[in-house]
Amino acid sequence: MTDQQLDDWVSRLADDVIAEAHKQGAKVVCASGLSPSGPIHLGNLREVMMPHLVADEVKRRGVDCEHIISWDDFDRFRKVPNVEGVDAGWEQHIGKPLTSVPPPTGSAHASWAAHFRAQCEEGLAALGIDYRGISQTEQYTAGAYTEQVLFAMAHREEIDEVLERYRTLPKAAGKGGKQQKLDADQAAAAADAAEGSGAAAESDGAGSSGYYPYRPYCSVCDKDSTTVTGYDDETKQLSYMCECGHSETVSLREHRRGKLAWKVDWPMRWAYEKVIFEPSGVDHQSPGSSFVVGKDVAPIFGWRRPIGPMYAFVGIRGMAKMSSSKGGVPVATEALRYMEPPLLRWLYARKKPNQAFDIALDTEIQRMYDEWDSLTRKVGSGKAQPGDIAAYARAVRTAKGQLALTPHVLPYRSIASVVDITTGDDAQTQRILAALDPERPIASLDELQPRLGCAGRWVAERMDPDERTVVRAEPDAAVLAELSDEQRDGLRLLLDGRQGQLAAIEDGWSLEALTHQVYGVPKVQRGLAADQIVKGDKELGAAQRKFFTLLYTLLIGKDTGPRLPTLLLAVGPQQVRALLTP
RNA sequence: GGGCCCUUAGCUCAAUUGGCAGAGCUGCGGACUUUUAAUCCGUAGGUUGUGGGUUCGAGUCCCACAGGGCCCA
Repeated sequence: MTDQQLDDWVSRLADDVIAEAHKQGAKVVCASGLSPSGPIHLGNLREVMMPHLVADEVKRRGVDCEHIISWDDFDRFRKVPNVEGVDAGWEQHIGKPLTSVPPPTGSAHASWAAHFRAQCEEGLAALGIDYRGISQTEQYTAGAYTEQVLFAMAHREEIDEVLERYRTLPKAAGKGGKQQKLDADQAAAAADAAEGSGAAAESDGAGSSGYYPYRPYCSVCDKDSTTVTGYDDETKQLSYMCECGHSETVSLREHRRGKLAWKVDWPMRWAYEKVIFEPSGVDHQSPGSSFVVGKDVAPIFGWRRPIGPMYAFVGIRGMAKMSSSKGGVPVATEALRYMEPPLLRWLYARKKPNQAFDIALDTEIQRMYDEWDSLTRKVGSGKAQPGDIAAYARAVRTAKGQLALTPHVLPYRSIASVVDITTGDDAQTQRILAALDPERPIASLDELQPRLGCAGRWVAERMDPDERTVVRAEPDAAVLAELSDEQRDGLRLLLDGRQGQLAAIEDGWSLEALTHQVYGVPKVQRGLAADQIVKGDKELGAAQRKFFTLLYTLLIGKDTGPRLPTLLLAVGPQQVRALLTP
């Protein structure tokens, strides 16, 4: 397949990005910034997917391009999130850099940041995302930004003036410019924001003893509860005191454990990495936020604020019971338990950035898979719309190559239903699934991977328990005792057949034969031949429905369920006899 | 109090620079020996949140309002 020009939002952004890079005489650099302060969930994944998709499009066009991911692991540990293996004991680490906080109990990683970064990177690898990761801890502690830090300190008044403009903006814009008293809601929101995650809420470095854009981590307690008390522009000596009682004077030229305030740090890195494209969440787009302020801070560092479209949040469907106890939104690797990587890529590629969307992990996942299969067919037959073609192409391959797809496509819905009844028994599953597509029967379950595994895990972990099929272990004696003569006769017919009319059920133990058997019973009971073709007979239809309901009740204790031939096949002849013998 | 985004069929969403409002799912009808939680075909479904304005022409642009989401010292 030759590379055709794809036509979608990614392509249009790529146009802009390439033009901007050309104007600046620079290579295309697309950036993501992630703070490993906890699980990096599917909402945060948009921060990676957007630059990835744009960078990938740029590369497809043969233009030199790099996608970098800044791991903001030198940020302070703000809040103990509700995740497994973590308790209130972690509160003692609040204020330390994320790389100095111990990982959750049981983790194989060296630090909090390393743990969540690794978890995220596993997902990124599966999704085929090609990037260069940059640890801010490594950068700062290696002195990579020393010149920039000294520069920021030298220009602190200029920076402060810029920040001050935005600090006062809300007041100036308000009617009459009067300062409003915070009402209860706002106070609560403000307190939340101060505690909450997200760099958007971080302080900009303003303090009572003058403005300093640099904040050291204390060399004794390793926390950022420090206040800069003085700075000598000549000697670059910086003095600070910490709430823990420690105070000292250090040479900023050599000092490594400290970082620029977020609203200065971000623009500094745009300049340092020559970033052309970096999107951000809606929280960064409000007045006075880092992205807005960055427009005027970046030029101080000799760079322009990158093209940075805002993206809306990603929600999750089907989060009701399971995860509220576990706490939090799923991460990519969790979603990838139930859907193949191209599917997840597709969800992000097909939505324009400003559209919020939900990722379905409940029953809706089946519909999503149906849509995907139908898209695949449409693209294959050349009948797809440009937007569909583009989203599909971005989902299944990157500039580096094709992603793995399930070789033999059977509907996810069907696979899930079959796995549900066979409870994962491979031999049964294969037998039924082979019968499902008689034109091209599967030779082995491997042909259905990885989709089969996804559907299996979905049934086991996510399927609504009410919809699950549980075959009765014991016959329903109460129902069997109350059978009418007609029902009793129907069950005998089904199991043993009748001379010259129906065979015994074991005689044809296949989907086809069982279909014949279950539909044949009501016909024989009404004096028709089992193989007689009957059309539009309402009475017969009603009788069939009633008979089926009886079978469902006796087999699985519900009045409806998976198609009977499939169900019978999975239940097996002995158990069928045990449950249905009147 | 302020900022940004959103509102199109029952549901989820499309609609290139303003040019006859379309899909999928659901529903309904039909086919496959089949009124089942697997397949296919057909079909219905709308005052594009409300009210104004610009225009030959508005889902699309402008203003106001209502409702929803995110955010702000």
